[in-house]
Amino acid sequence: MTQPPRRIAHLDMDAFYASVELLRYPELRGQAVVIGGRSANAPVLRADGTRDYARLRDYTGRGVVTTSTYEARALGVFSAMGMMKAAALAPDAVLLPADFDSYRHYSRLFKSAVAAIAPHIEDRGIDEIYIDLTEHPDETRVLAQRIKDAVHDATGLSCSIGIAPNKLLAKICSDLEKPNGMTIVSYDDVPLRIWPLAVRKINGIGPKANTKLVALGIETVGQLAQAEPKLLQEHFGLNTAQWLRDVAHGHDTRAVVTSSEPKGISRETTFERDLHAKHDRTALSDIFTRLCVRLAEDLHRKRYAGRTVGIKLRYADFHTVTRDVTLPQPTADAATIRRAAGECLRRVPLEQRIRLLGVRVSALTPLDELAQQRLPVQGDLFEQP
DNA sequence: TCTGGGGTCCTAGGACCC
DNA sequence: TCTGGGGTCCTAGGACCC
Repeated sequence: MTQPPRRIAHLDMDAFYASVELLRYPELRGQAVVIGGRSANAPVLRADGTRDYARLRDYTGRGVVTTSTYEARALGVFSAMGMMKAAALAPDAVLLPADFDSYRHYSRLFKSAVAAIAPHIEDRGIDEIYIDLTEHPDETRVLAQRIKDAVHDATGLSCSIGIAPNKLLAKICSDLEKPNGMTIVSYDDVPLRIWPLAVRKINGIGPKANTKLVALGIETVGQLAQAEPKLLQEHFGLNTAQWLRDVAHGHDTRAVVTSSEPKGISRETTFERDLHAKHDRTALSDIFTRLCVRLAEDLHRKRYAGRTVGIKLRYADFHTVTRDVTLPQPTADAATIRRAAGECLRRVPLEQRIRLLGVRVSALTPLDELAQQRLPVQGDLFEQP
């Protein structure tokens, strides 16, 4: 028995962080604006009421670009690019620090506006969602426009929507007509609209897989669809090869998942300069403790405790190692986390200088569930770190 | 002009148990 | 007395995503 085709939307806010900043600073509209770096770069209000903005050329440090306006992208400045490199490309671009509280606020606004029309929503982070519209009575194009209008009414922001029979295709086509796009594709459209695209457009093919595919002469989704199964299997293994073939043909059966529990909560920080375990012992120890305290605060706020405590270390040469330990009982306590993480730290080589330190708690259980079952918790649950 | 911070999922080997 | 087969948990690393 075959299922009727589903109707899945992927909604992606256009240049979300940058667009939120433009609501606050409308005078920057039309300019190259880059979000990233620390709050030291916040605009300064002058006596005459005008604002003094930091420029990208003034930036020094190890940050990366979080988002940029389309004008900055036209200059070659994209997300995840090092800020110093971005400054070389667009020295006059306005630099603004990220304000996540504000982005979360607008995120809630746009998601509840969508939910009022179509409640079957999968959260995919702060600026995008999947929506299952299969059961919705309205005609697709009318419905998509209603959703876009509702998002704009609630936030003043534009978004792009892709609608397709599955999440894979919906995600690809939400990107095809950005910004303020609306793209609808069916299975019949796959050869004409999807096959010409670069394989990198597929969600799940990242830089590594892309490089391997291009080395095999496979650059487009269409070429991937025509590739010899044996060739893919040799280079990617059985499972990934099968997945690659499926996605190249536009096949994807994943459901829209409307609720999920977090698997782990973590805190990490990259130092302003690389630190050495011996030479910078106290500085490192203070940072380590602060990370554990903030992680414990996060756990309390989100009402979770976890049994597995882990650390992450990134050396000056960018090589990264992790260690973890599983405790007999879950914990959300800063001192207990700090102790367990300290044990992990002792199992790691510390000769090389370090650029990043992180702490993570996983194997989570909701605190309320533990209380209900009267299960023991390691450390003091009610301690305010 | 070297590469943030917060996540998820997958793989793979070893321990341990039945 | 030379060597099974499955299941689960734990640990480490890697790819990828927003």
